[in-house]
Amino acid sequence: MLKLYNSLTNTEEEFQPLEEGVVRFYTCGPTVYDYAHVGNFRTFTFQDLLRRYLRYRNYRVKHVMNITDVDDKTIQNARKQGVSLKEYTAKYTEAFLEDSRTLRIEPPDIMPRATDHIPEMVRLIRTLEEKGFTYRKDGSIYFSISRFREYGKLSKADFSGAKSGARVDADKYDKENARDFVLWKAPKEGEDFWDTEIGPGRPGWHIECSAMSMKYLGETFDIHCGGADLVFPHHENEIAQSECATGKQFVRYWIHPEFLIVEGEKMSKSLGNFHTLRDLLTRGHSPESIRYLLLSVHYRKQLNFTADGLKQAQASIQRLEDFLVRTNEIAKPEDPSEDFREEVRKAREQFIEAMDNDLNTSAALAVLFEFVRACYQQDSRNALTGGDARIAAEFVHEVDNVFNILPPKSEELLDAEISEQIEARQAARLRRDFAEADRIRDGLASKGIQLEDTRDGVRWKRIH
RNA sequence: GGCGCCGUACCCAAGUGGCUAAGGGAGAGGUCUGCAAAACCUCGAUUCAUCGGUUCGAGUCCGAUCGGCGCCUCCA
Repeated sequence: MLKLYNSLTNTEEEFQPLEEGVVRFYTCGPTVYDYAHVGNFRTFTFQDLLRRYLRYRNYRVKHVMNITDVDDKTIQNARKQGVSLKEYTAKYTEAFLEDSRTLRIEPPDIMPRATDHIPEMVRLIRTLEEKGFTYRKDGSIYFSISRFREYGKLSKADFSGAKSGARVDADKYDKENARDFVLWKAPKEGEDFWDTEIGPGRPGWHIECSAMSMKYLGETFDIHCGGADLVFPHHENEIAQSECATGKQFVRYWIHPEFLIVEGEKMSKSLGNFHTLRDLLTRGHSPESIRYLLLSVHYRKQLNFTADGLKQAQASIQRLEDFLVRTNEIAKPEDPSEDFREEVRKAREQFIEAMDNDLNTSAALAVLFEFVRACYQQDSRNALTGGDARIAAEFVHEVDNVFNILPPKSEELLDAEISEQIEARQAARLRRDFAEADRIRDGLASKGIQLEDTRDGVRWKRIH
């Protein structure tokens, strides 16, 4: 039974979707004003893992992720560059999708853009107006939190006494309560706006997620996931808008991955430790090592993202790859032994137990590595049969369907030139011309091809 | 100030009161090898920031102290 930590109740709960076998899943996507950074991708990579694991557990997943393509930053940046909002956000949306592909994050089933859903937002705001949860000021429409008794239930904050806060500059906001938030913003000189039945303007940040999630997933859906910083105010406000409009529970399980820090410090532009995915790739880190590092630490724990961590992640992946090379070497289509079949069954059980426990990825990976070592031990006693090796490799791939950390199968066939060289080296070794043999080996190494002389012949692999 | 998280070996990290404190990296020994590299095997915490307490039993629960961090600003 899958258990997830629900930040609405601050407890681990057994996951039971509203509809048997189907998970309605919404994730807060990027605001496309710049390239996404590793911190963003920790969250997106986790969401990908959750989605894959739900599927592994035989759920059908309907995943919706929004693209925020209108807000202060996108508008400002587009103006600065003198391009249209659409043109500007299209560029970063494309970059985001490309980066996601690099990290092997599956695209959502539906990826709605905020600007394509203005009518839905307007309708939602109208409903809130009709029900008396809003007020207007200078062409903007605000949500009044004092009219929603449960406001603060997600962030566990008590706003009942919070009048116009002393610490907040009340003149800056024409609001009845400093915590009230804007649903619809009056147009500003020279900024994009929409002419609608509730007046000209553009949507506030929070309303898009409410409108789009409910449009595609229904008024109540199963999982809503987003970075820890979104708990307040973003998700708190989504709850307020949605539940006041429908009178129903909005989301059943709220999942919030923690932030990451970089080399022990908060990631920020001023500290110069702000990494986009592109930066990291330029520095020679593999997408797999980044993905591995991001997934290897439990999602609710702060993750310290370091160059050393990436190196260690790469080494861990290498161990798994080497294992697959070995098992492929001896795998045969024959039946595995009954004992070994039992080994795999046990490993699978432990893997599921770890993942069911609120996605304990560290423990799940430990299960995988323990399994690998046990296989090697058996192999070193010459007790791993061809059939055993075959299902061992299958199990590793099964786990990797969830984690997706093993590099895609590279072309198994060597370039003719390379295999020629390997043969030439073998010939040189046979006539004991080791100088020549070593020269060829070094030549291949410089091309990233590493040779391993084993009892069964020469094996090669690409090194990263 | 309010809410919350964390401190486990050289590094990363699991551990949700009870067999000998997972796993990975690094390191040390060994196997293999023309040599080397790689790979594989073996070995690494009498101890869980500190101090008290609860308990038959605590890394795990409670309290205090020290240290690190996050959110409370339209930052994932």
